[in-house]
Amino acid sequence: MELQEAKQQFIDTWGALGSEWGINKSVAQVHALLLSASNPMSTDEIMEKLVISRGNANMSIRQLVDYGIVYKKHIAGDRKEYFVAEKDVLKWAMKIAVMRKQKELDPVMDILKEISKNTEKDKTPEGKEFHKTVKDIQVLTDQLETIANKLFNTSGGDLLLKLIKLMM
Amino acid sequence: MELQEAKQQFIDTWGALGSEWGINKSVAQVHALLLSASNPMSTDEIMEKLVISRGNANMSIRQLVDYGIVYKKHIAGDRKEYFVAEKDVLKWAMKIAVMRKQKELDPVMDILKEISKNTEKDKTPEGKEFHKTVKDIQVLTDQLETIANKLFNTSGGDLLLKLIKLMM
DNA sequence: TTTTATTTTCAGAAATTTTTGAAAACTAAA
DNA sequence: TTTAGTTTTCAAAAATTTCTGAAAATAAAA
Repeated sequence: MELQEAKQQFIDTWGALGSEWGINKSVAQVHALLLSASNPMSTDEIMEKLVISRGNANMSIRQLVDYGIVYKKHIAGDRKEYFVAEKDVLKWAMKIAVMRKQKELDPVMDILKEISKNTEKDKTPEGKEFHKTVKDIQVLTDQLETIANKLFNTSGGDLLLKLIKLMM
Repeated sequence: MELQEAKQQFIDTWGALGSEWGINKSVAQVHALLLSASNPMSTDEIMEKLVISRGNANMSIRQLVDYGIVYKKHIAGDRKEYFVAEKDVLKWAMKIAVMRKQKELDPVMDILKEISKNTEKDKTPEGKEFHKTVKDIQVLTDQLETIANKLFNTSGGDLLLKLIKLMM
């Protein structure tokens, strides 16, 4: 397989996966393109490679920069801005996970907590059953969150490996 | 807060969360409705409560049944089919996770594996760098999968708690 | 069998999301 | 300044996804 062909497949696959998980296809493709690039790329190069409009390219890049998984890179004597992807997989995977948790999961958990509180005093069988359902979701989420925090907030890159051995 | 109001908020919140994560809003709402119901519900009741069409209700229910997180329930002397949600949170959360992994993640990982193999022999700096990027994603994914399998394939419901203590 | 209740299907409509592209807003050099 | 290169914005168009509703299929009762 030709290298360029392999890179293209990586970009396409990544874009499709993003779509299925609620990440814009263009955003995922720009990310994949920068991940597979050896050099910083300008907006024009990204537009050309992915065959997308300037507006789309600009917005997608900005989102990735906001996520903190793509960096701006200044090249001396050039007025254009260039972009580079964070290549440390654990680093960017963590950032995406933390960002989505904060933005999408945390508000939901807050509401569930509120619902749980507001149904706590309901003594009807129906009320008690519903309260338990909501409470159970909360407890499981809290536990998973605790585990995720442990995994992520420890700096060591081989934490996962250690954990796997620990669990054997 | 009125119990019915709390349930409605649960349904709305769950539907919105689903949308953000690539799960159809109606599907997520039907799931939430059944989770919050004390009794089995018929298609007509679901249509009425969520104000959705018969086609939509039917398809959403079927998808949940296919996922294995909603069960059909026969009521003697009644021709209608009724539906109940799996109430054990760990059970349904696991089923959703396993299903999405198989359907959406595994095929992507297979392709990445193939890309990785096909770029292995490329000795150019560009080829080596790209190969490493893909390989790194694979390794991290494999590690996370191993951990998830350990968490999920052990039957004990308090495994998470044990693990949390273990990691302290 | 025929009738009646219920479920499933799916083409088209509606809603939502994504993308475009050109104008406006910047920014740095001349 | 003014000019030229670059980035940002956003209304409208396009693409995609979701939903509807009525007809077809299925299944149980008469």
